[in-house]
Amino acid sequence: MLGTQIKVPTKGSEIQEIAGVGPLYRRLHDTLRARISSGHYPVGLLLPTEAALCEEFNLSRYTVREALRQLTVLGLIARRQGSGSQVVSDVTPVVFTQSMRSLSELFQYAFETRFDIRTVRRAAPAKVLADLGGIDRAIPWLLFDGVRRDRLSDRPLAHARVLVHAEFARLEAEFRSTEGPFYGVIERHAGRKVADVAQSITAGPMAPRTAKLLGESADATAVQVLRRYLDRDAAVLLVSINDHPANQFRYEMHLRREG
Amino acid sequence: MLGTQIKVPTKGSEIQEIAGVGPLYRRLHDTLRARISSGHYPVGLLLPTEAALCEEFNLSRYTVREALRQLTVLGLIARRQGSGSQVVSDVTPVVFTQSMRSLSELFQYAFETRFDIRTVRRAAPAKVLADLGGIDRAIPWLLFDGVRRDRLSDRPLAHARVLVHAEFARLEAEFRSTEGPFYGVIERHAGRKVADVAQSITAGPMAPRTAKLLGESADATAVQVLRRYLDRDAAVLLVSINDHPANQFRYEMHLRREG
DNA sequence: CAGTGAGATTTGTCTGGACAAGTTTTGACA
DNA sequence: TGTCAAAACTTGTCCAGACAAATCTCACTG
Repeated sequence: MLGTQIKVPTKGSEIQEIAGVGPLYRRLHDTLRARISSGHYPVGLLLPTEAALCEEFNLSRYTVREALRQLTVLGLIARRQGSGSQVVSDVTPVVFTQSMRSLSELFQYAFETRFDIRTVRRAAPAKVLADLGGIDRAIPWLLFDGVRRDRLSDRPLAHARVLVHAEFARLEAEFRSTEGPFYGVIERHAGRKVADVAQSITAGPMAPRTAKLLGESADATAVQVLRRYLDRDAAVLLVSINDHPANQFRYEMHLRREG
Repeated sequence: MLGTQIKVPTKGSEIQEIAGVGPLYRRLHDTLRARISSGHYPVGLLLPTEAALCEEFNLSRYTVREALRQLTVLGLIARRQGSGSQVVSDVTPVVFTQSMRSLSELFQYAFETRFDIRTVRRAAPAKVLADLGGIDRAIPWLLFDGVRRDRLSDRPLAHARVLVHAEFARLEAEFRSTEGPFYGVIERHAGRKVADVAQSITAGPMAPRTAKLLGESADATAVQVLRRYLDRDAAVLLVSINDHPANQFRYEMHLRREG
């Protein structure tokens, strides 16, 4: 196949327990992902075959395939019929790199950063926002304005604004104190689920106020990541706007063959 | 469920043939996607249930679910256990919006645009490129430099550079004349398959030469989309660099709950 | 009319299986 | 040693089924 390619040895005869809670395929995905990150399955080499994984973890082929599919979507492995599943990347985080592909990654991102809230006020959404749809300008939304910082280093990452729909204004205290994502507050306290996040990335001159907040020069460039959190009726529950300094921002993702 | 929600009526008693070639699930996905685009399944309403689709198209539930999963990944529908599959978007193209999620979408994009090649020469890749990995600077790559234009309006969209690995330099004529993506030339004429595209988006000041090419002012901002096309051994087959005027560029995608 | 619980409905998870398609390995032969 | 075909291996497609979990509907009660 790949010249000197050697298949990573597996303990095929030992049944591995799958730790954690939630669907089996996700837990297997987590296990395999951890093994990739730790170098147990080195980049460039093959994962165990589906059959071997079925045996090792005593799971059906469907479950194994679903776990592998998720690793594929994440860009960690590439699968080839007749060949096997090759590790093409391990999750090596770059400086500040965004690569959101799913809601759960947004969830994780919120925990890795801190929203330093500076002001909270009622505000009508800008017209440009309303034109995106699902946003009623007639009622004032709750606007949180501040700086999103790296949780470890406290370095400013972005000028962050979050507009929360007025029906959740009563949750202001919870928004202020949450360590996780705002949408999590809505889901926990208001019983509204986020079904979809529409994300848009644009670039342009950085606003003077943003430059001042982030310690950037007056002629800096900003990359704006705008996210609308939609519920199942496509109603917008909240909007987040993050302006990042362009010189510290890159957005990466892997494109895959479909399927 | 959704208040006055009405399920779209289906002809459950008529078996529909699935047109096209390729896997059944993809063809069903194409059929359903066309129905969504045409308004047959309006945004906000429900698709037929899995069971109804199985009956209508005489397919297994697995096949139907796979087709629906793909629609979900595309952001066209949202699925809810116990509820059904709701159309949340139809494919309404915005101005110039990039939203590449897979290789096949890159394929389509190449057909919707035209690469106006200005110069072709041998060049060593920039160090910054080589540092991304998989790129051998010791040998000169074939550099195509030009403008990517909208195929219909001929409007300039981006300053485009494509670096092709030296082993494909013999295909220069094919690259010049292809209507499709460069990677398609490699796949057809050199038997090398693209397994992965690593994409990175950054923003910054636009280079003077790019500004001149695109008719932009000297202080314009550029959004750079850099793509490395990797084969299954993670060797870089080609690199494309597109510098877009920031004021005409947005990158959109939908983030989903995993699964 | 509003609230509650049971039953029906719908999607999600997971098992087993079969066959197809693509890749790799092996063995035979020149 | 190189080439080619067959066999073995591995993933892809697709079927059938069962049970769980979430949602919706309907009937009953206060």
